Amino acid sequence: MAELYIRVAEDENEEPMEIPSEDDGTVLLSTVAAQFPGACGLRYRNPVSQCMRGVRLVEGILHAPENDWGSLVYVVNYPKDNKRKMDEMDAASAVKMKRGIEKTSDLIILGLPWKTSEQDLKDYFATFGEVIMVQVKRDVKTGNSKGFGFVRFTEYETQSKVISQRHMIDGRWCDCKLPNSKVLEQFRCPDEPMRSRKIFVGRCTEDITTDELRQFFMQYGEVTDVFIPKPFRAFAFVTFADDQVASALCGEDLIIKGVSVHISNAEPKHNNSRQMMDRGAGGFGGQGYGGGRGGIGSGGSTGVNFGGLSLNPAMMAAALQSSWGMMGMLANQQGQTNAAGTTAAGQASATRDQSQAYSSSNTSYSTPSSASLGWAAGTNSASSSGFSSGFGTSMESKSSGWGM
DNA sequence: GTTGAGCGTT
Repeated sequence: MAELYIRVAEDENEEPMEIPSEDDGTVLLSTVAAQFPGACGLRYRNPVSQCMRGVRLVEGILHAPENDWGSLVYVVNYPKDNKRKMDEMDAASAVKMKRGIEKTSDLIILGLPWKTSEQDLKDYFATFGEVIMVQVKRDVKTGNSKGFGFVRFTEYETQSKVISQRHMIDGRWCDCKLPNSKVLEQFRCPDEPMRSRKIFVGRCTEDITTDELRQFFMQYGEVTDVFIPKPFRAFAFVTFADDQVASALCGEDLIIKGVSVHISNAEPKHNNSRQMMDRGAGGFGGQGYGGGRGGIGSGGSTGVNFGGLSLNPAMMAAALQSSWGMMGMLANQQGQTNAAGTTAAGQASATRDQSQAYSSSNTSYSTPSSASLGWAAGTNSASSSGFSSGFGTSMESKSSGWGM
């Protein structure tokens, strides 16, 4: 294809600059950003509707509308424009927003047959909705499946449906749930900005290059540095010009070249769970659940405070062990209505009841060690500390399982 | 070549 240039300007009325396209007719966002630093995308005025239209951007690559850039003038989008358009919403609100009910996340699939391949998973889960990522975890040496994997859907409704039932895959019953890593993460305090402009990109594969990372992350804001440790260690660091961008990305699972990478703070030392707890659960207050402010950690002791309901590390651990996971305790999920019109709490209840039907009678949530961790006290304090009815319902429906 | 509760990266 002959070398092609498209016309790009900062504003519709500004004089456009010609920007070269690639051989396949696409335009790299990095090419645009080379002339317009900080650019995160392009838009143009649709001659028919007279409305502004966004140009498709996939992993740092801009695609021509209708496969032809034509002679239109494309206008540069900047991240800051988006922020302004978000009404009065500040960056902290945006972070909270992204924790909303519509966020999908990777789901762990437990109990897979050894023979099940990624293609098998894709074929199976595609019957529920659009799948954007599947993985089968394998032994690096033998390549054998470890019997579990991950799946990610486009739609939150699909995710809810998949979590709510068991799955017969290649002749075995499998469970899909939020991975523990994801559940624990809900304790991150969205109000507390990270000072760092650097993010940690975990679960990288070796074929993801520095350039590709830069291309990809440019869509969120100006990237000032990308670092991949050598030899390969399955992670990378990306630094943005704006720490708000870094902060907003933390906790996200992003798909780069089909790989689900995980974004987190660039400088946590080990001891993750403790660190997260010490940061408190202020996010719950920020999201409108309960009146409690700040974690217990801020007062010198350890643990997490859900609007008066305190959770010590042992209880956290118990929650992680139980088949309820943190879900049963997280006000974060309560009261949110899904497509079926049931609450997340009710849905969790249904899941648990199902699992009881096929699991052994002595599952972890009813072991003496769990029951002795003071849940009764927690339940009582919940009713007198401003918890909404949704959470109370959740606790009640759970009580039988906890031997109360 | 085996297995069957778990948990992906610092």
